[in-house]
Amino acid sequence: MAVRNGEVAEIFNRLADLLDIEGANSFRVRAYRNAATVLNNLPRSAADMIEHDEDLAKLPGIGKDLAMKIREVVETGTLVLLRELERRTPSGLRRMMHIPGLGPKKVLLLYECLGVDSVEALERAARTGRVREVPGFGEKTEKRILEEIERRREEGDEGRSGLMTAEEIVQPLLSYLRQIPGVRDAVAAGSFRRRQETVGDLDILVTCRRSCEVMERFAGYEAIERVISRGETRSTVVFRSGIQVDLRLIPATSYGAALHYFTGSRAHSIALRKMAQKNHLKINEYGVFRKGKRVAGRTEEEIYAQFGLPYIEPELREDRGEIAAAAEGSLPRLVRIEDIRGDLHSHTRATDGRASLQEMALAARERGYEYIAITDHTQSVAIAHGQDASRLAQQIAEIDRLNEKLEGIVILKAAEVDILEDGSLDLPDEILKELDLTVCSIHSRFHLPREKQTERIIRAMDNPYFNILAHPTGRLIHGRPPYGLHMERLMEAAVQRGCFMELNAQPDRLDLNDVHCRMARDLGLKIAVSSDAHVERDLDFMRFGIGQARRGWLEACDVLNTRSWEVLRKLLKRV
DNA sequence: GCCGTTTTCGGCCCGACTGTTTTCAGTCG
Repeated sequence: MAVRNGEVAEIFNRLADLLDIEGANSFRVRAYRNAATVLNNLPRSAADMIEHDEDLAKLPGIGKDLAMKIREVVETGTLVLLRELERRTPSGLRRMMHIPGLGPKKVLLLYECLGVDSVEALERAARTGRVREVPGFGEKTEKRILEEIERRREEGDEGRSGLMTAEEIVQPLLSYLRQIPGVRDAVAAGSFRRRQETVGDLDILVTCRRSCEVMERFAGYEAIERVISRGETRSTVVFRSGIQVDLRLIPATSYGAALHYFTGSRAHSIALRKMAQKNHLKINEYGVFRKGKRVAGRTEEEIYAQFGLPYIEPELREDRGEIAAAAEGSLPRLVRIEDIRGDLHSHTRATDGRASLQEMALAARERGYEYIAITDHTQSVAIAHGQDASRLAQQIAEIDRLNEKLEGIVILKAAEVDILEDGSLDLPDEILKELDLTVCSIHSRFHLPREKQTERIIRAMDNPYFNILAHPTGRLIHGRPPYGLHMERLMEAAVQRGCFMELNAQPDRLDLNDVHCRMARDLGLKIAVSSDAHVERDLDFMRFGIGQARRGWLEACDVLNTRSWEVLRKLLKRV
């Protein structure tokens, strides 16, 4: 069974944590963490690369040693070094380190002084007042530790919020901040601005015209549960929803520099900072400096210009080659929501949706779309009241009637056709051929071996009425891991057959992920960004999908539904 | 542990804030 990149990355992260606790050279620790990130961002499977005799040491941040360690994990599933470290250092210390405020030094101190080797033991020690006795600790730290343990228990250890949850917090907060007298700008930076699929905490930047009371007023915002820290220029609070929010007050002259710095990603910032060093520049959240003199800072464009680079969109700032692409003028012109001309995946009351055909069509028209595909489930998905051939035929007739009547929107006759275990489609070709398109997907037998699952889908693609593979990995962001698939092989098969894949824009799916989108682009596979709407307002999920598509470097031409129906119709035609 | 238009050795991103400290280490982002 091939080891996934994520598993290797997880092992490296564990190794890094343990080395950190042992007090290993911090740059060595960083090298492992860095390698984990590289692996997570890698569009190809490291196991496959090894199989094809490719040199992993050519990857950035991977040298001879790490290449050998990756090989070891791929071949044995683990690392001798990791097992040695785990023998020396209780693995519970790692979990303790994930409590905010506790780093490697403090965790080790607790272990040495109190013998505390797990979060549970730490909680007992804190409750009995022994933590405060340890040098460097005090009453406040002890209390804080207990609060954090409690909070994590309540949140089920998740810690990261979906983008939609984050949006629901950010929008009202920004409105609140903007109406404070003296406030000029209030914006969200961080992973939220980069449209990462989940957000750990929120970074809000504020600029003021004159001295204003923004820190005081922020601390009094009604949704705040407690204040973690409060300084002149930075405050950290926790909202009742559990999300942490950092507010930073910055001078207008540094707006661009601060926005850049706090948008990150960290990897992107570091890459730029290294570039600065080479050019005898210094970059921080206040600006770009040459010989102590500020040469840029007011806008992000200004910052990049100092490095001879064009503006780089936030979604690209992950140190996945965007700086090199910017330098050589080959940055993608990322797809925008305005480019979208229709939605290719939506449901109605006929199955598990909550609106009628006409309501969905009108809602699509309101959003400026030219077309909307109605893709209700097919018979096997009984839980969603899936349609058999005769119900689908009725729906087709109804769509024909509506299309006669409605102006300014075309309803596409479609279905979300279930892919059965043997790779056949859930409805006979005689009815499928009446449709404008199909989206096909898996709703059962998620746990087939990787090989079989891949074959199952490729077999389904052999059917000439297969158009778009919907939510290709089946993952749910806070609920279900992706099923095992050979994504590269699947994408190649799709290209060969004239099939496409979907980027499902549901905020808890966002399936494909950004790395897979990039892979699709590189393989020349076009992607449908689709809302999978079950009610009118779900059509607006499109914005999450566009964010993800942009993170995957997709341009308008890479996205299927930026095309008119006339053009699209020809692309979909296989027989 | 990685890396090299100053280097195969000696660097490796840096500023704010906290708590427990009498001047700063640790943590975080």
